[in-house]
Amino acid sequence: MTGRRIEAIELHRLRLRTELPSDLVGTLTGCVVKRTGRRGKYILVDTRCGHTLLCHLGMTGQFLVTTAGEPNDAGPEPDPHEHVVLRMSGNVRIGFRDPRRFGLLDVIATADVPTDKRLRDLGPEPLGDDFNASYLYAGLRARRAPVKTALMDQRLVAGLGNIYVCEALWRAGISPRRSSRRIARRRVDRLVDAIRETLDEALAAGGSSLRDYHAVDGTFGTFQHRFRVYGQQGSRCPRPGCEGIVRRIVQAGRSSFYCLSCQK
DNA sequence: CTCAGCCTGGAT
DNA sequence: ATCCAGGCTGAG
Repeated sequence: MTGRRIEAIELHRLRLRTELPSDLVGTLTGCVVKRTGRRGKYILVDTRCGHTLLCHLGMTGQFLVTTAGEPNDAGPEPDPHEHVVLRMSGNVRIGFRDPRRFGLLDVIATADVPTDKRLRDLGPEPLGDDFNASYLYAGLRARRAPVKTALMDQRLVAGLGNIYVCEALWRAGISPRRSSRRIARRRVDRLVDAIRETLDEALAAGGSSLRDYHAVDGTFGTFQHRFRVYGQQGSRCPRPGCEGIVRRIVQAGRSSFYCLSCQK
C-alpha cells in the first residue's frame, strides 16, 4: 500500500463488528498511503491526507492483495464475505474479507491515534524493549487474575491472543491457573523469554493458519503444526522426559491448554 | 470477575 | 443438533 493512492473503495457491507464510518469512502478516496504500522492487534494505515485507517482482523478477518482484473477480481460470484475492497494505484487490489464479521475498520485523524480510546490503554509491545521482566513482574503482582487471564489483557501487554499465551506458558513451565501475584521473579524472567521466543518462532513460520488466517499474499502460516499444547488436550506433553497429559480448561470464557505435570 | 453477545462455519 | 472457534465489549 505504501506510496500508492487509494483510487476507489467498494463497500459491500455497512457494518462489521461495529458500523463502518459513513464517510469512509469520501474520506479516504484519493489519499496516498504514507506508511503502514501496527499497535497490538490493530493495523494502522496512515495517509498523506492526515487520515488513518484503523483495522482489526477479529478472529477471521483477512486482507488479500492481488492484481486488479485477475480471476479473484470481479469473478462470476462475488464473495459474500469480502466486505471492503480498496482499489490502489498500479492495479493493486486489496480485499478485506471476514466471515464472522468480528473485525473492525475505522478512520480516525492521524493526530488522534495516540489518544484513540482503542489504542491509548494498550500495554507495551511484547517484542519491544519496554516489555521486560521488571515491568511484567510489577504488572502481574498488581493483579488478582490467573496469569493466563492477565496475559490476555491487552492493557498489560499488547497483542497476545489465546494461542500464543497458552504456548508461552507451556514454554515457561507455568500453569495458566497460577495466580499472577504468586509467580517468582525468576520465573517471570523465563516467562518474558518464553513469550518472545514463541512469537519469534511463530512469526518465522508465517503465523498460525487454523482456518481463516493467511498472509496478505494468500500464503498460509505453518506454526499450527508446532503447537505444543494448544488444541492438544489428551495428548502427551511434548517436553522431553515429561510424562504429563495436556488438559483443556476454561478460564474467563476461553479455552486454556496446559500440561498437568510440567506447568506449575 | 464472569457472561452473553456480536456472527458464520466446521467438526462431531 | 450441539459444541467449538484466533477477540472484544457492555452489562451484571
